[in-house]
Amino acid sequence: MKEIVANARAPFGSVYHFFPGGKEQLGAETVRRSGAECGRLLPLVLDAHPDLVEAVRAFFALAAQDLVEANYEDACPIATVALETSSTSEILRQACADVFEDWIELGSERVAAAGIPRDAARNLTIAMIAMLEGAFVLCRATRTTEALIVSGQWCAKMAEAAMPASRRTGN
Amino acid sequence: MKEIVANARAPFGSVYHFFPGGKEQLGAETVRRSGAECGRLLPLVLDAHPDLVEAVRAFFALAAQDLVEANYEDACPIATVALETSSTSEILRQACADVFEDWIELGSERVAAAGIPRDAARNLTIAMIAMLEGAFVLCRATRTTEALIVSGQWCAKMAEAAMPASRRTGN
DNA sequence: GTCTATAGAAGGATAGAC
DNA sequence: GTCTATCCTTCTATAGAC
Repeated sequence: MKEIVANARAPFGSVYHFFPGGKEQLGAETVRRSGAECGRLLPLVLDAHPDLVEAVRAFFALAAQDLVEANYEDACPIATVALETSSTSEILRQACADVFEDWIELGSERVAAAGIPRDAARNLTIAMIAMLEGAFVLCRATRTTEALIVSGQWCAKMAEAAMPASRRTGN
Repeated sequence: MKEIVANARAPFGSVYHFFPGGKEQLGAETVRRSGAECGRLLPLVLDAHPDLVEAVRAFFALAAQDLVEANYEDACPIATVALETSSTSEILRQACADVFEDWIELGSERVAAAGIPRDAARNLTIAMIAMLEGAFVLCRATRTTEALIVSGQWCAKMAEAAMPASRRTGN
């Protein structure tokens, strides 16, 4: 907390003026805010690639590139908090859960727009988010991008398989 | 540390007698030990199901069941440590990396035994571990098993797709 | 070689001056 | 309503008695 306040060049007491709930409230709001920020990345990448399979490939490639550029220090800002706090703080757990549900909803919409039925779209999106999050864990631990590369390839295949035959481009 | 020592009914100083490296060393050895323990679960489940696709299904179903029984409090003992410490402790990061590499190697052997070429076996195993780890993150945050269920279905499909046509059982 | 008692730092939170 | 100074707790680690 002291580090955060110093970094913000604010007096220490201000934290408790603006965040009466203290550390937990500040954490929860940070999760929601950075979660929404990450969520905005999704349409950004997807809209640049009209083909869903290409978009998935691009997304994982970008994730791998960002991870290396961040020296393997920053990946998903939510996952760490989710694992650390889900059993000890209902407020923080709920914030993480809401962010994940938003991402699933956001992704599902785009996936469905590619011609995949609503339920299948949700399932595909959940699987891709799970694979992305898990790959981040493996990559940060090993300091390699192998898991992200491999995961991207599989997710592209999954997207391909979920597409209705009529809309496949053969990527 | 105090909690651990108290739980072990040991005097506090003993920690630093047996683990001169303090918290970091104790953590690293815990990661390696519980990682190996989890690793032993893999052959246990896989050997009970001679068909790889069935084994994958069983593994995810078991993971979901265990998670619910643990009230969503315990999932993977390595992932949390990996995310929390990879940027701040080289010793702990390396311990997590070694565990993950062991799991990949262990899994690859079994997958390869189902008739999948060595490289494809490694890629499939990495993808499945990533999806499992990511699903744990989502499930613990949402306190639902949806992500694990969905991930299990996709991993079964992935295993199916990776099998040589001659060995497919049509599961 | 085992353990107790405590050091020394960092943690989060608050009281009360302005 | 803003901020400073400080409180109390908790943390990891160690010194030194036995």
